[in-house]
Amino acid sequence: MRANLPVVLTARVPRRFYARPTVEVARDLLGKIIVRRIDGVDLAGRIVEVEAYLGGEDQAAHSYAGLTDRTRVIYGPPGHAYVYFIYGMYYCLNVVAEPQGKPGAVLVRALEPVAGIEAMRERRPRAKRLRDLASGPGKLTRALGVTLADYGADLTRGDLTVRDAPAVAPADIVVSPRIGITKSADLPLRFHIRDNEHVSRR
DNA sequence: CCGCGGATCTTCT
DNA sequence: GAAGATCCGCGGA
Repeated sequence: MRANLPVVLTARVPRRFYARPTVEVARDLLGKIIVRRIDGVDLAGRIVEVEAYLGGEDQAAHSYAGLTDRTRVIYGPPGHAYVYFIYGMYYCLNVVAEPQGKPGAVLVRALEPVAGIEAMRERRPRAKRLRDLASGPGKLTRALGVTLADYGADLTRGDLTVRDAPAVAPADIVVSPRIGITKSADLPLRFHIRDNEHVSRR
């Protein structure tokens, strides 16, 4: 197998980026690059779809249950990974927002693959087309090899990081209700890049 | 393209 | 005991 092409690694997004209101962090994460280094290979994808899960009255948020073993990282310092296991089969990746002590997280729902695509395909052999590779929260964690071992990982350092990239123009951000939930289902907390092929539902 | 059901197990009620 | 921030393959249009 051919080695993957060189990846241009931009600066890591700094801690202060995450220590803001969850909705702001969610919108501003669009366009940023998630890089996963595995066995010396960089797998990377551009964030094209996210959802915000808030503290307070957001009944869809896992933190609505309060501080438990599962949710404690959501209450911790921002810029860390909240990973959970769902439907007996899949992992979902969130980015913790808000200052420490205040719950808030951003679910990463879809990536546009930009590097290490061959390695991602090996992890997702059933993805026929490129747009099937990471166009869903369970797909992208499988493609990047993200598991509960990444619970609490610091996204500003280590082998799972978020990298700077040009901001997406506000006019190119589409806002809609979140997907796959029943409680607090009408809040406009899903954000995706307009007309992007890699969004989970079009 | 669309809708439906099965897989599979952790977490909270 | 049931629901859940999902995905995939199948059958029909």
